[in-house]
Amino acid sequence: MLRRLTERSNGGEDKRGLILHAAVRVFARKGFHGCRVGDIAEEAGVAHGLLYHYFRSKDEVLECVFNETWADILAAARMVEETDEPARERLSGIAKILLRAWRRDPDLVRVVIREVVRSPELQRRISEIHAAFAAIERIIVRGQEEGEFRSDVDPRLASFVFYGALEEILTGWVLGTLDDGDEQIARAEQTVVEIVCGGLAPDRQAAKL
Amino acid sequence: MLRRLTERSNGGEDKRGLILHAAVRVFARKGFHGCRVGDIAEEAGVAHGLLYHYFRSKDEVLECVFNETWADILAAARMVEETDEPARERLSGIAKILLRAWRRDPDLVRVVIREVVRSPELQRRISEIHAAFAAIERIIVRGQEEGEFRSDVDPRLASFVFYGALEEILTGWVLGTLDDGDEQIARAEQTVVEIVCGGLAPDRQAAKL
Amino acid sequence: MLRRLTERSNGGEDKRGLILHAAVRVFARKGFHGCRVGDIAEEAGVAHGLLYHYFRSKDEVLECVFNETWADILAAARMVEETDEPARERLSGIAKILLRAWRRDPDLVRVVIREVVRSPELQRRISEIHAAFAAIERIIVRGQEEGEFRSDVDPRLASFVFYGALEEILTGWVLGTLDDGDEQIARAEQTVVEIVCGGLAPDRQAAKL
Amino acid sequence: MLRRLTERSNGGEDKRGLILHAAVRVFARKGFHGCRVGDIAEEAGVAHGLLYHYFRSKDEVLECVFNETWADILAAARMVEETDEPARERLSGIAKILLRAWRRDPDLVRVVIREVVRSPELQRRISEIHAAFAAIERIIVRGQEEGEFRSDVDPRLASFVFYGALEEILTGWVLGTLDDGDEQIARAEQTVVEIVCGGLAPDRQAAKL
DNA sequence: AATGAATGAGTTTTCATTCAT
DNA sequence: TATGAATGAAAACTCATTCAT
Repeated sequence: MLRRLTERSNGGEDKRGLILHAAVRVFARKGFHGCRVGDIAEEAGVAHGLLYHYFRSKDEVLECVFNETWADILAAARMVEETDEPARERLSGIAKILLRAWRRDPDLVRVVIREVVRSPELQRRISEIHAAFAAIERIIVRGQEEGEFRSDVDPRLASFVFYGALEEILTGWVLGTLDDGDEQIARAEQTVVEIVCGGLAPDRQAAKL
Repeated sequence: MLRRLTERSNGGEDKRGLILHAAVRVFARKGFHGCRVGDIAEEAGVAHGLLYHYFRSKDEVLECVFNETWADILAAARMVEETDEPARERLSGIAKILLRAWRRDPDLVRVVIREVVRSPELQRRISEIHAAFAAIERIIVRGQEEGEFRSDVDPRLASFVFYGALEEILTGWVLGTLDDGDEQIARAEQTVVEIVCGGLAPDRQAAKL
Repeated sequence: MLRRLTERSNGGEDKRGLILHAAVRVFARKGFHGCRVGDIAEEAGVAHGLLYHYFRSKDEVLECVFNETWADILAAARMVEETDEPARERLSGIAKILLRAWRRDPDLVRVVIREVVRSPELQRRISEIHAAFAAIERIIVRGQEEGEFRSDVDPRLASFVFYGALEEILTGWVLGTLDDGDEQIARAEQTVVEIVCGGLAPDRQAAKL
Repeated sequence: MLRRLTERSNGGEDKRGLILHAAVRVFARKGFHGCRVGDIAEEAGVAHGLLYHYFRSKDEVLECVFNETWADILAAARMVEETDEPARERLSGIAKILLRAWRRDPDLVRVVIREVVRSPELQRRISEIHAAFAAIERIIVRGQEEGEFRSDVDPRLASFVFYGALEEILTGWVLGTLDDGDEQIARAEQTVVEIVCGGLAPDRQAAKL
């Protein structure tokens, strides 16, 4: 229903999708707690009662925004994971997916970053978030097994470094503290991969780590 | 008043501090929007009316939590910045400050991470938040100038990678998805510094970045 | 349309009857105010919109339940009234009609007792409800005139005693606080008639009433 | 808190009692489902929010009206039960208590009769209602044991007859279908006792019951 | 006749904030 | 300082009813 982060928009738009999109825009503008159900309905051009035809509550709307978004991201990440390219290329693929989502639908990323990812209320449902971490971790582990990455680094921690770097850059764009021109986006991708994969490269005298 | 993240607690505890501490615990447990003023007062063992003697509003309580916390972090970061140690050591110092705050007061970190850093309402505070980024960036720039780090990487982006990695690890501890034993904390510090400084090291044939 | 309280069900069942029956079951289970129009429709297996083809409103459904029920009761009561049997036999006939309705359709009785008879909104129907009282009162008056009952008792009050006794027993069955086996039903009939007619018997030294 | 049905009003009136009394008046006038929380607050002359300081919900207000009322009735009934007067006198005492409550506080009786006694929602809490029945039944049983009443009548059914007669008369007054002048009230008491005790008298040839 | 999406007035409830004591 | 009763704006949510299909 949602304009997919990873694919193109699906022209035809039913009411449920209309509401979900409106919600994304409104959440992005005013925040989840800063808007009323009526704001979403107004943005969607429907009566607020209709929202309850499609969703059980305001909370459920946010949850759906997340579910029907992250699933796409995850699927894309899995596809990248299964490639047989070098680990560096696969991490680069993951970075592309996450960072380019910003150019495709900034409001959506804004909402996921600000409202969902750290929400204490939604933490339960979000084991799925960590599936993304798992994918990154698996890529790193395989990179270590195949000698592309040094083995003396905890792959779990490394996945947090990689994912955290990406999320922070998205946050910078969301909050407006980091340039987000097309060129900047491409450069951000390269930089993250360069730094993290550089740091994981094996041919170094690995200090006393 | 708050138990400082960077220093020790100041034994005597006045009512204002009592309320502020209680707020941190309650915000950590239920989130800012998920708790009532009465919850904070109850946790502090005072009547909720008293809260309004010390703070203008519930919002102001959160703001104070942030102010009286982040100021410490910032001061500590500035001290590290002005050292004459190698850039790597200085980044390591920053990592220590942020990550060890977790061991000192997890609830406080939880609140800053979840409620303040990404709050749409507190965007005015962002400049202060990002003073920390500036410190990191300056360390990197100096590292580049002094030949310790490669120069073909945007230092601003690099500071996001470093800070994002640290914040993600804190988040992992906050959400319980990452081990936070004493040993793990020490290792996390090392790993982040190792990866990021490794990735920034100049003696590499720097690909085509 | 409703399964008559006093006669047998009319085999074939149109949609209107389907809805009316469903309403009786739902009202009995959750109360008029405790159910939604959609509950009735669901119980009837139709879309809730259809309800508005047959009834002007939810209120009208309840009113129809009453009308098409009480009319039967009343007609039966009138028939009994016009008999030439002794007053005691005629009261016994009334008791039979009311109490046996319970065995025939408990839900319907439940609804009439709980939702209609005492409803503040349906007070206009009270005249019809109390036509039943009038019938009972007339029987008693005639009993007094013919010497079967003592004359120093207000027949109107006596009719309240008689009707109240019956309704309370029905209520006991409705609420499950009184046994309602077939045998109990027959015995209840006898007991009410016995007590009330006994109390109305003239051959007593009538105290100082 | 409530103006007791069985005792005099307690001059001094706290806010909770104010609200409870206002609720009784409003429920009596418009019915529980026909009034809004705001109506109660307005009648009490307080802000509607205050209602939630003293009660958890609108439902709880009704429940309290009942609890803090019926307890009194029950206590009074128990006192009567323990007397050593003849059973007839004791039943007469019960009748007095119930019927005179009407003169003392008609609104309260109206509410209890219309909203509480038959409410499907409140049935759970109301095992207490039946404590009244039990008291009546015990009086009758003792009357039978002591030869004052005939023994071939089920005392449980007889208690329903007695209580039902009283409730129906109250209902008549509530609905305005029965005169309720002072004289009528006294006469109603006598009539109910006369009929029921007359019907229960042993010196009759008891038919084939 | 039949459906169920759509409407929106109406209601309960919450809760930050005030203020008399 | 300290309390907690009192306020009332604000919001989520319900649900009877309408209506295009």
